[in-house]
Amino acid sequence: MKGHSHSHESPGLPELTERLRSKMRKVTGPRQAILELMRHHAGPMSIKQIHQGLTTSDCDLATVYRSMHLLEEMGMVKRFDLGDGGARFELLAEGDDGHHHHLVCTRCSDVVEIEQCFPNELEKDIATRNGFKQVTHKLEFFGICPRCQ
Amino acid sequence: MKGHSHSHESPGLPELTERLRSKMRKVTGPRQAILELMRHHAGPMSIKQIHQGLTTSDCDLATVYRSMHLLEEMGMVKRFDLGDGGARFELLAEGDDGHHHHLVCTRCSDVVEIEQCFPNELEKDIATRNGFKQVTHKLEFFGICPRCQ
DNA sequence: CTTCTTGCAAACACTTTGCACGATG
DNA sequence: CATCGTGCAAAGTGTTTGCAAGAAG
Repeated sequence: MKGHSHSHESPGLPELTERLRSKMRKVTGPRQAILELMRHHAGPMSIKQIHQGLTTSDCDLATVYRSMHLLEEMGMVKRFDLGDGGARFELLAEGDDGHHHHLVCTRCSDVVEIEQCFPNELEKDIATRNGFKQVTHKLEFFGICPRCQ
Repeated sequence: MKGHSHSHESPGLPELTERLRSKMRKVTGPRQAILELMRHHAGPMSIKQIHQGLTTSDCDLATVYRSMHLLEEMGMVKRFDLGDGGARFELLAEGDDGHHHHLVCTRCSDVVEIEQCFPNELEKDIATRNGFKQVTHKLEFFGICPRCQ
């Protein structure tokens, strides 16, 4: 087994609902369904994917949006912006801040998770040179995947 | 005077309109006004900024959108996505592909142009490891600027 | 005079919000 | 049973498009 530093062993559903309860959030049908769905899906999911992925789509679109906000705020999912207008979300393991990047095929939209990150010293350099504090970055790669070439 | 490798000597208006004419595009009032406005503005501009910046806003919003598409397609401006939902544009000098990044203050939205870029060897490494071709990246930095700290 | 552009209004995609009903703790 | 969450419908952004009138070449 190669690298894959993080994720890909999704947390169990009981653990996830426990995280909700511990922060005084109610464990409802839609929330369980969304978590269960994301547990079984590798890679970032769009709101539409999530909504349609819910069996018999038994949850309003607005509720999906509200749930994703809640989960993001609680640090249970991470939001990504892959450049098309539309957020993506990935489920996070407890304690994981989810900072990583993606390589997106511009033809078929296939997404690969990337382990490389922007070099830390370079980022520090950028921060100090410009007098900024608490500097982070958003970074995504785009190209043409093997199958689409 | 420090580094500032590119831009910041904006092309003259005649040169810009000539670029339009050379590609059989008409030199109209709105287009001239937009180019003239961008010539005098450093850093990325939002559509709203551009629209409002036009004197007596003598140009429809839809025309601004259409013009920015045209200019982008012609390689005269570059589109940036700074993470809030709303495109930004920078005027390009002839031949400049405009690839660079920004450091954005998360408090006041002030934008600094950054000369550092994602290391090329690392990007090539990412490309070959995943079998992708024509790989590029989008990269923006966020932090708190000196004045806002 | 032909073709490209514009203004206007309508349409779109994505996301947020008000409110009364319903479910959870 | 108090509070929080949901569905529904309406409203908000940012952006695109159809169409007839107008301007550039």
